[in-house]
Amino acid sequence: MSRIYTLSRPSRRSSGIDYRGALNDEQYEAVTSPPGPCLVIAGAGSGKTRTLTYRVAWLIDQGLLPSRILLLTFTNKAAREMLERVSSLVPQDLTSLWGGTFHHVGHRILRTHPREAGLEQGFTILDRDDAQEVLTSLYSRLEINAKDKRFPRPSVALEIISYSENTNRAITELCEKEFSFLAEFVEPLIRIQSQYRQRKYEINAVDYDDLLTLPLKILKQNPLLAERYQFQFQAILVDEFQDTNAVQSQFIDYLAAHHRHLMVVGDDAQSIYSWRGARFENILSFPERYPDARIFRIRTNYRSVPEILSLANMSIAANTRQFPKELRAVKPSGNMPVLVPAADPHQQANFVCQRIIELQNEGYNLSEMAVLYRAHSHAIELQLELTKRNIPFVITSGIQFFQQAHVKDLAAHLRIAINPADEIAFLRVASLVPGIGATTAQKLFSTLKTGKSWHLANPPKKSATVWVRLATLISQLRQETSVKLKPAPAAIAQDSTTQVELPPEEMINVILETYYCDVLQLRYDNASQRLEDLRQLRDYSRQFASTSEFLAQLTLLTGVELARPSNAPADADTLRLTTVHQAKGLEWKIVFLIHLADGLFPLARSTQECDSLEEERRLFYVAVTRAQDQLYLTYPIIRLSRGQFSLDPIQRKSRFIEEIPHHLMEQWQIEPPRPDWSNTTAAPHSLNSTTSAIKSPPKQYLEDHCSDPAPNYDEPF
DNA sequence: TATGAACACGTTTTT
DNA sequence: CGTGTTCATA
Repeated sequence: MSRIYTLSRPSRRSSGIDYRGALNDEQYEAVTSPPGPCLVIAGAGSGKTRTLTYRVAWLIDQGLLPSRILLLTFTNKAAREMLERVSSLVPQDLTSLWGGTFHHVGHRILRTHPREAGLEQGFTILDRDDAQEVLTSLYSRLEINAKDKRFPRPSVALEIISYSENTNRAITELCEKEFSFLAEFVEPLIRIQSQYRQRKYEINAVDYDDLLTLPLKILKQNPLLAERYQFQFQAILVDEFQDTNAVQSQFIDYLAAHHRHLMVVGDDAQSIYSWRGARFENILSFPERYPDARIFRIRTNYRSVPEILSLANMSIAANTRQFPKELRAVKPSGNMPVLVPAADPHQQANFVCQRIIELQNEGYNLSEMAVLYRAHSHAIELQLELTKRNIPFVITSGIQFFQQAHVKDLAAHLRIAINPADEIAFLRVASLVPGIGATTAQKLFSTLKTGKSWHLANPPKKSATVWVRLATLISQLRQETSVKLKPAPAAIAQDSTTQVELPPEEMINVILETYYCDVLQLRYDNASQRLEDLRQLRDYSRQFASTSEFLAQLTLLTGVELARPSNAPADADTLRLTTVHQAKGLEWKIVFLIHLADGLFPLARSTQECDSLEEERRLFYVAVTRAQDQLYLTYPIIRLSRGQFSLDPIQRKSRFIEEIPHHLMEQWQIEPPRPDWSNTTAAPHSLNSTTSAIKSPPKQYLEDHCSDPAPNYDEPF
């Protein structure tokens, strides 16, 4: 085990990093620890990423080849940032380093050995929508829910199945416990699960979960293959370990089985993904699985002022299921966190905008500020207000670029080209032909499945012309040789499955220019906009060697990352709006946390169970620890009823705020709008009155002292 | 197959 | 109240 450092000499290409000077004692210990299992508990803002990146640099400095390092992260962003930072530290080329999300790494293994997993080359990755479609088609085939309206919808069933896969727990067990409301449907759900599995093989496709479970499975079934990877990865590093689920944890353990050189980094207080199977208990059980593990704790917080940290520490202390630890501040004393009650979401948005402008005048950039919230829907009013005031912002939206119809259409064409079994993609593409609907498309597919040429299938008469165009397009994409050909080299000609594949860029070009642009014109009013999107996508595809790589990237990358080029220029000064989940790992000088009303944050559904309430509290903890200098906590007292008239529109402030001692916050009060500025008829809480508040000058708008008792909105009745 | 009317339902969080 | 889904009909 100790041998790995002697593989090559660190002498010539050493980075010359002064590790002692660049790291504090706690970090230094972890970074320079000898090979072997080790657990790093790193609190928020304690330089977790720094520790990991320096560790990678250290390993490389010790002579480890980048190709023999595996760095697992949860988001693409984290992977990219870490690799960039390592790159800037060491002279070596890092392209051979295996760094990426679990899904990417799983995909890479699967793509290398598809046969072992029962897949064909060119297999499709189903995103959530695709998976749901597969289930829907199963439903109609099984005629399960023809009668019973209460039978879980495909989306719900998918959630259970996914949870079952990720936690390694049987549906039966899940329905007994967490999903007791589904107890009566256990039998059919189990059947659906197995049918779903089988169906995915039939259409040569995998879903997100398979990207983890299948690689693990084929490694376990092929010891020789497993050894290859177990030997290859001389060092494995895992970021955000508290968010790993059962499968991921096994995956890591399995890959690390030979060298046992594994560093996992995490913070149980920041575990916020249990809803998709993450268990922060993985941290707790790590020393049990690796009795010789070294444990490091990094508690010094460089990010936030002590006032913010006190609030964070105090809040998380309310959790019972945790490993207590306090963050130590090193920053000098700064501003107190500010609590701001607002009358309603509009006033709240108003306040945020107003304050942002003031801070800008004080010299802060927009890019140094962020607005965080629990759910995307909480940001609507703010978006309106920001737009109205011309404050540029980027929103890490829940809507994925990939989920837009035209992008999915394009992807579907590509999928058919490389995976003829992809029924989901076929149905989508065929239904774009006028005159062909779900049933006809289904029929067409079953004739094509027998190996028949597209040209010989017989669609309805009125669809014939377009169908011929489509058929021609597909054979062009597949390089079917009927049209034009250079004689293929003998070696290739023998194996009919080995086709010389068109690069993705050319495929897209053909699809767009000869066929799909017409479809766009017919179906969408903003066709040119969408065509422009797709042309950009074509340019983006240039960097991928194969279409399957490109498609995988499209499915595994979040919309945010893909949408960047089409958004405002990257160097523009913009405000960031984001959910707390997506904010994890990021930091800003100034953070606004809005909609802190009980029922919204924590969400009403989470307040029933103790576990989920604690997770909400960890989410709150993550949110407040994003702030470096200033933290604003706001909540609206009434909710603008969007239809839910049965619900009480009056809201309490979040229990997470109640839990925090008063003296840890400063309370600001928004001045009610002056009567002579508002419409005479306007009610106190109406839109009109809040609109008038926009015009109020900043200093009158806000009252900066907490000496005035806040109006007591807590007992409205 | 495509359309409109009736009807239910009410928004987590993401690879 | 607005959106998405289902059902009946041309």
